[in-house]
Amino acid sequence: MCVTMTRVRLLVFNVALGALDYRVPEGMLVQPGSVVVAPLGPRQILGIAWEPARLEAGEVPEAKLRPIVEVLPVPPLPTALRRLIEWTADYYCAPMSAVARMALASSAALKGGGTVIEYRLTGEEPARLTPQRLAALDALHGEQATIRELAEIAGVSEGVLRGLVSAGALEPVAVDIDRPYPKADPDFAVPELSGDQQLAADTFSNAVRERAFRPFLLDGVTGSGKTECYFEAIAEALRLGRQTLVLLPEIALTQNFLRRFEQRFGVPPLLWHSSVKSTERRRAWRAIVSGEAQVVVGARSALFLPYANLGLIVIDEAHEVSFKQDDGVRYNARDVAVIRARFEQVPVILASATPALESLQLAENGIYERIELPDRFGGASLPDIGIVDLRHEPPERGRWLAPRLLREIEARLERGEQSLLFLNRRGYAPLTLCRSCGHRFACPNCSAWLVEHRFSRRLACHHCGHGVATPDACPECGEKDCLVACGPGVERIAEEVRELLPGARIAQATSDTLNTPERITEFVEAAEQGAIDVIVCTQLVTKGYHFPELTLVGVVDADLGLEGGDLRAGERTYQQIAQVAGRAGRGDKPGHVLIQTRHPEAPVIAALAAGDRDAFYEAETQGRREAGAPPFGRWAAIIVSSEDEAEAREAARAIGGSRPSHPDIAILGPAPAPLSLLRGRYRYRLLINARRSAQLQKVLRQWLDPLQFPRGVRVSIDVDPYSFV
DNA sequence: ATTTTGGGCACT
DNA sequence: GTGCCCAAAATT
Repeated sequence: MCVTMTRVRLLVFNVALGALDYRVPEGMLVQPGSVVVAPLGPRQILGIAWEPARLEAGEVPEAKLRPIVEVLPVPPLPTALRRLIEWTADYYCAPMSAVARMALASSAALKGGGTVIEYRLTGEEPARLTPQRLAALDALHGEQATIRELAEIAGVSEGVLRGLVSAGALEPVAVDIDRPYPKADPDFAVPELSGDQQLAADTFSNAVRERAFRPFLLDGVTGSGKTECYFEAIAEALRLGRQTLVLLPEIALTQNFLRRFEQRFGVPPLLWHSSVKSTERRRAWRAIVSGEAQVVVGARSALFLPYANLGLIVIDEAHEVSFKQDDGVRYNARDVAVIRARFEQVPVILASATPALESLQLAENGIYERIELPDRFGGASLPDIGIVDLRHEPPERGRWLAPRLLREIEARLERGEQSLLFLNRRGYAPLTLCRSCGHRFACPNCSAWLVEHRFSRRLACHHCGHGVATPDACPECGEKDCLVACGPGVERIAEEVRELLPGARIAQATSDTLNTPERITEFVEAAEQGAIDVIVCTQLVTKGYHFPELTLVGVVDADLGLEGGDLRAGERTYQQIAQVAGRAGRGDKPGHVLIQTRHPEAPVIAALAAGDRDAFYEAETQGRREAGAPPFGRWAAIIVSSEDEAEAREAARAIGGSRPSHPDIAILGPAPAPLSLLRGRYRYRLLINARRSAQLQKVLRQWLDPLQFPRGVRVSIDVDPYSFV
């Protein structure tokens, strides 16, 4: 498409401005989607050419237009992506520029090819060895990155590293940012598939060849081999020279995924997530835009990248709540991925063993094609599930594991098999108080208790990152050795196992202990080789792993997730426990699951115990229907926050005071949010419940757009909220 | 968001 | 008149 434009409407960046018109200078080629630099006041800003503009009544007159400065040397953003950005901004009531920003990712990548200078250790010792230099030399072993990134890794200032460069301990390396990636081979190692798997794989491959929008729900029990099925679809896309995007919910899963991918295709895929270093990010972005990147595996932020030739989208663990972004643009990558597939006219596969109710409903209604894998691969059986009623079989005083669960772990120890204990709570104890005066340790920035981390001897807030060293004495009354830990976290469960079953080799698997790819790999290898007897973990390790000797899963507190009245609490609990239960008995030995609970009669727990997934979904469907909750009705939240409590309250009241009246929409609040203080900001919240037929976004915009607030007040809209704090 | 402008006010 | 602070307006 070659449009000669003299006047162009730009989506401008880093501003809360909408679209601005500019003049295209003679001889400059600007196409829809071109990334350009334009003047704004005294500065130059980045913009995306959105559409040709015409001089119409009420528009800015021609004479006032300023000329575009330059067109950046990157291909224009494709039409499908521009439509996606518009759709996302509209649906989630977010500014277009904030959505578009996610497509560009790094401004450095826009400046064209070239080289960057990275540094690595030479192995030479500098003449003077200061403590900082020593720390840097220690931390940077095997690393190669820019000075900035190395400083981050080593925890020293950039100055220290520049010193090391002069001293000859660090050497510069020029790296070509556009150097090619090795090519994946679709036929590198074609696996043996079961009948069901082959059927699914063929359906997907056909859809890839058709190149039409077809959404699939790949619904298979844990261990049924969903990944192998969609790998065949990726292979087909590779053969056709088209790109695939695979979305994963957590970085912790990628190590395992990368390994399996490399085994299948001979090379690793491109990685995209927030901790990919800037150089690598830039290289990946340019490969994605040019079409050279074949398969991109990433977190939700990979969704808005400008793929040149997309042929397939896969969303693995599609039920995961972490696909919902809860800061900045509050979008759900699962839902937007389906919309992107529609705009791009490509198939999209949502894979899960425990699909979200919304996805199941779409499958029931025939909008998604449902592909089922009802059996575990290789004839392994699903674990049997038992209940420990804590009211009848309580743990000893000050303990958290019931005698029966302990005996089962002991039996596994004797047989040389593995056990896994699941508790979705990091740290040692969620609350610490003073025995003498009753003082409770709370976060100064959030309405939350500080969580004790005994291993690092700190009290930390899990919301804002505030932390203090655990004191010896109570800061309130000055009494010594009077602090009591209340409630269990994974550290405390690990301690209990250590004390009651001495000799057991215990590994804690949480984001605190497995915080680098190396540590994850190390843990997984140890677990696979049977060098660990008991794994104590949070949700970090509940999916994607295959430990053949793991035959017992203990759920320490099944009721934990049900507290708090969250709309999706039941579903989330079901998914979490079903996922972690799925770790048991994946080899040739059968698996056993014990769920500790005080509410065995709760529908979620009863359905898990009976192994009756359909019963759970039916009950949940009924409950949602009656509550007007998704997928039968829709929710939105308006969150008002300010560092000033009164200012936030006043703004929330002003919003509440101008509420529209609409037969299809109910508005609750304003009320203080459950987390009424978060990162130093006081928060008020309104909840909007709408019928599906209501034009929710339109109503929200007409309601909020005319309102004005003081400087310190932030008003954010959360459409389809997942977090109700 | 950032920068410019302009009014009000105290001070010289 | 000048300098300073703050709010409002403009940015194409």
